[in-house]
Amino acid sequence: MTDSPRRAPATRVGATPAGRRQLRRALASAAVDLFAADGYEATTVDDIAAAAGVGRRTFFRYFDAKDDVLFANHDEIVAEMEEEFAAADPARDPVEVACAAVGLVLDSYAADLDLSLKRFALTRTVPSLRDKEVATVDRYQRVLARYLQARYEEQGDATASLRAAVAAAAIAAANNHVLRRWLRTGGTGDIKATATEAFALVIDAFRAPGGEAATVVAVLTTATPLHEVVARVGEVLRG
Amino acid sequence: MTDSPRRAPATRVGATPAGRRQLRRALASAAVDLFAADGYEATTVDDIAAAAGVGRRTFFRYFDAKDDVLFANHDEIVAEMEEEFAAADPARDPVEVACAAVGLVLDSYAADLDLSLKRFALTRTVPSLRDKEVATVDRYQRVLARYLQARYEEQGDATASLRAAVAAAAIAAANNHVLRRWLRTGGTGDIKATATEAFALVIDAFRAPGGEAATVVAVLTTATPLHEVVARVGEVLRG
DNA sequence: CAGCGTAACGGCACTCAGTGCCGCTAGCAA
DNA sequence: TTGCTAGCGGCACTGAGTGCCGTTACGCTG
Repeated sequence: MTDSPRRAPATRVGATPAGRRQLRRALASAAVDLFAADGYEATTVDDIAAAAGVGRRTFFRYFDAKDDVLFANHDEIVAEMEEEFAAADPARDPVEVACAAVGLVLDSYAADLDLSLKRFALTRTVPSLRDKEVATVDRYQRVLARYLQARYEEQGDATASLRAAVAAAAIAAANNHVLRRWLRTGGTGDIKATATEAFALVIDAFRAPGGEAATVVAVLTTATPLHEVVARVGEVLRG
Repeated sequence: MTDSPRRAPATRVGATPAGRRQLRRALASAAVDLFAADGYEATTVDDIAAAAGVGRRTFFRYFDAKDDVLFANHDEIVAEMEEEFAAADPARDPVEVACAAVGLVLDSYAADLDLSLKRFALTRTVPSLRDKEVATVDRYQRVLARYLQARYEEQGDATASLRAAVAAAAIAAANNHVLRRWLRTGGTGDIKATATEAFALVIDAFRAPGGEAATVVAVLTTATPLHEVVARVGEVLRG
C-alpha cells in the first residue's frame, strides 16, 4: 500500500545498528500491511520476509515470533517508563507519577496512528493477537506495580504489595479504556485530555474516601494484637 | 506419579456426556502430571494422548490447544459467575457482588489444590503459560466489567464504562494478588479471609461518590476474627 | 435380538511456526 | 591482498494444529 519494498535492500543491512533498526522497521511495516490486506492467519512469515526482501530465517533473527512484529516498539516504551520512574520527584503522589508514565504508551500510539489503527483492527479480530496484547499490557502493568510497591513501602504501608498491584491494574485499565475508545473513533479527539480525566478518577479513588471526610474511631478491648488491628483499621482509612 | 493410566480406557468413552467429562479430566490429569515431571516444552501432545490412552487427534477434539489443558475448568467458572450475577440482589453494592463472584475462582483453586500448585509452578516458569494465564484472567475480568457497567448505567453514571473497567481490573488484581500469595505458601492459611480483607480495600476505593462524613465507633472483642472486623466496619461505613 | 444410523475415534497427510546448523559472502582491519 | 568476523540464506527437522476419511462401538428402533 504505502511503500512496501517488494525487492530486497540489496545486501547486508544489519551490519550497523542503524541498519538493524531500519530493517526491523521494514519488516514490521511489511508485516502490518500484509496482515491488513490478507489477514493475520493467511499471512505466512515467508510472505513477510519476501516482502521485506530478506529470507525467512532473517525474520526470526529480528523477531522472536510472528506476533512480536506487531508490538515491535513495546520494549522501548517499557524502557522509557523505567527512566521516567527513576527521574520522578519523590514528593509527588506515586499514583500520579504512574499515570504520567503510562501516558508514554498513549504518546507512542499517537506517534504512529496508521500502525495503531491497523493493529487495533487486528487485535479486535484475531483472538491470539488479543491475548498477545493483553500479555503486553500486563508486562508494563508489572512495571507500574513494582514502582508503586517501592514507594508504598517507603511510606511504611504494610499492604504495599496489594495496594500497588490494585492501583497498577486500575491505571492500566483506565489507560486501555481511553486508548480503545480513541482508536475506535479512528484516532480523533484529544487523547491526553481524555486520559487526564480518566486518571483523575483513579487518583481520586486511591486517595482518602470522599475527600478527607470519613472518620473511623475504633475502640478495642485490652491490648492484644493491637498493632495488627491498627493495621487493618489503617487499611480502611487508607493509611 | 499418581494414577496415570498408561493404558487405554478400552474403547469409546465420549459417547455419553458423562464419559466426555471423564476423558477430559483424564487428559488434563495426565497432562499436568507429565508437565510437572518432564517440563511443559518437553511434553508433546502425543505423550499426553498416549498417557491417557487415546490418539493424538482425540486430544484436539477435547482441547483446542496444548495449553488449554491447563485451564480446563475455566469456562465452567465463567458460567458460574454469570449465574451469580443473574441471581444477585440488585440492592447490593455492585462491586461487592463482583467481589463475591470472583471468589468463585478462589473456590475452584482451593477445590483442587494439587492441580493449582502444579499449574502455578508452570505459569511461573514458562513464559507462554504465564501469558495464557493473563489472557484467562482478562476473560473473566471482562465478565466483571460487563456486569458493573450495566449496574452503573442503571444508576445513571455517565462514566459507567470507564468506572466499570477500572473497578473490574482492581478486583481481578486483588484476587490474583491473594491467590498468588496463597499459592506461593503452598496453599496454607485462610484464603477467603485474606480475600475479604483485600476486597475491602477495593470496595472502599470504588464506593459511590458523594459520601458524607461518617464516624464509626467499633467496639469489638479480641476474639473477633480480623476479616470480620473489616467486614463490619465496611458495612457500617456503607450502610 | 438383529439391523441401522450416528458419531467418536484413530490415523494419515499437510501447513506452518520456530530452531539448529552450516556454508557463503560482504565488510572491515592489518 | 589476505584473513577474520558476522549477517544472511537455505536446508532440514520438530511439533502444534487441521482436514479428511475409513472404521467401529454404541444407542436406538423394529
